[in-house]
Amino acid sequence: MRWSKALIPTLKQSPAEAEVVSHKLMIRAGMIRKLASGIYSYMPLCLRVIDKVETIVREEMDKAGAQELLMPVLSPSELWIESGRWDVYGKELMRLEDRNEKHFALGPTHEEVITDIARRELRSYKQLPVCLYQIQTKFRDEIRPRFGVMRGREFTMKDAYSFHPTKECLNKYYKLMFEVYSDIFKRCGLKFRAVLADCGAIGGDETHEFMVLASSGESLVLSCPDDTCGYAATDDTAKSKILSVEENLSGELCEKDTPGKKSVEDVSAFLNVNPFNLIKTLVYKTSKEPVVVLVRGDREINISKLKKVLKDELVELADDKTTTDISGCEVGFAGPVGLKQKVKVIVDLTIKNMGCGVTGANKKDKHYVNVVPGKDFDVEKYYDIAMAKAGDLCVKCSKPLEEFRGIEVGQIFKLGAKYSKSMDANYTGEDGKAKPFIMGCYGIGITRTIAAAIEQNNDENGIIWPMEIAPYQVILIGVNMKDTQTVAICEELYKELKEKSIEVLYDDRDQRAGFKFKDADLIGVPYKVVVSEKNLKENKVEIQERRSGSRDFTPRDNVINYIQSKIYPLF
RNA sequence: CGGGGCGUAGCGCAGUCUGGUUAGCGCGCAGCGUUCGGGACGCUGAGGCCCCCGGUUCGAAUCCGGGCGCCCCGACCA
Repeated sequence: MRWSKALIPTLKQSPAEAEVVSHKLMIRAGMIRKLASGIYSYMPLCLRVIDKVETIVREEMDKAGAQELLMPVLSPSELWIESGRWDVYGKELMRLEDRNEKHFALGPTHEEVITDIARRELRSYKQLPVCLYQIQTKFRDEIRPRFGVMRGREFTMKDAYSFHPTKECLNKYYKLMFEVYSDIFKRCGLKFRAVLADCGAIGGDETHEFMVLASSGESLVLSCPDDTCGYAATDDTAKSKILSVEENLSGELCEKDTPGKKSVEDVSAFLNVNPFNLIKTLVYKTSKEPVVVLVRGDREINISKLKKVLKDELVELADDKTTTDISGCEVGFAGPVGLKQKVKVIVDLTIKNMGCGVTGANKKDKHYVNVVPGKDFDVEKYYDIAMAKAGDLCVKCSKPLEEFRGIEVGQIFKLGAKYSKSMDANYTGEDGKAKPFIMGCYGIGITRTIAAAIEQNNDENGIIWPMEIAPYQVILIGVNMKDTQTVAICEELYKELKEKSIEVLYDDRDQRAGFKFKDADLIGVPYKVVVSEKNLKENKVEIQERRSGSRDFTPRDNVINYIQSKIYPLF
């Protein structure tokens, strides 16, 4: 491609809206342009990178015996109602109506559609296992789109679904997909880590997220520092041994005035006790009646764990009215002793060894001191519903956990029979009986992977593409396009590079050299081939490496060899 | 959905508080000339529904009301 004919609208300044480096660079490099919040056009340069990543994904998926298909973006509400997710998925599901007022969803993921295909087309255990995948535009009405294509409302995703006769078969395939994913992200040049994660609205048993390590990442991961232990999990999944505290309170239960003191910080400061001596009382709404949840004052509730304990997906913090109805007083003074309404109380493990603690008294401006769990209020069972933190001890090996930030670029799930059961998708087994499919599903955010690659590969001058996903492998720059010899040699090299199937962007614009170098750095092409009058006098051409900035000079006739040795170092 | 901010040329912004020349600046764009190895310079020029609708006023980018869009923080999220 000749740059003079290419639409690569680079920018010196990045628009004010861009926060993270990948977003800024994707705009500045002319890769993306915003159409609406969280919705972007992929410009030609970006599309080349998307094609590269998709190719890697296809090659590796096909290696694992998966087959590509393409399902509709639009799916009827019936399917979602059948699986139960029409309600569970919530506002994130983009919904629309046709002219007959029939409801549809724009697919955020395709378990329902693929399960429908499976129940129609897969009949016998002899056809299993089978894995089907697609690369397609997905829609999620994100609560807050941000960071460019990192969290968009419309994005490209590879989603794969496998069908098995048994759990063992699924487990085997899950392991295979784990390897496939590792290979894919390695080929994309990413530093990543696979971590245990929460199943969320998709459901299922075991699941791993593939995290690209980046300080700008939206996900927080807790991991064991010991590589041989290897425990790592997202913050909403992580289990940990939370240290019990030494400094317990003791004494008789009594009521204290705490005027206007509602938060843990305020109450602990006012009563001159530690936050970990408080018992925090929160009210949550569920799909049925509200529940009260207790956790130690220095800890946060992990809503994912709470959902599992309650076996309910529709759990959220209650509004003020619900809270006051239950406690009988204004928000901030609720406690487990003397609640106005009798409701289920879920108590976190951190409360177990507390001795006594400070709780709200269910009266305005009052707290109880020296409340004893199990004595002053009933505890039927202790649950692990607290958020793990760095410093907590690893559940496997008891070393203190560390935390890091990551960008979730892929996730693999063991769905089990969740969808096949709810949607009545069965095959006939060897014994002639109908059995539900055991399913797995496997996603990769294609466009998010690209943003993650930029987060990990950039410097002050711009993007530094890993070779396998670079939009072009080399950029050919003529230093002075008014020099006829420079232009002649450039034209020759351009032709030769193309003949050797090397992906070359020829910057034939009549611009000053510095201008072209800056643009080349910005769009991140791994190698520059620089043709100048000066070097041509010695019959030499300069080759620069983007990542290291190193410069090398090679005879004009050796340029192709040189570049090939860099692009295909193994040969 | 709650809190905060913004909307003026393709991009980045000033002007708005305190209404009043022809609405400005930098970058970019077009033409001419000089320059030519790390985002050059000079001259000339094009480009505006000042987010939209309504109101106040002799007069509104500016004040008032309503709406829309975008960004940030929070709750939330394969």
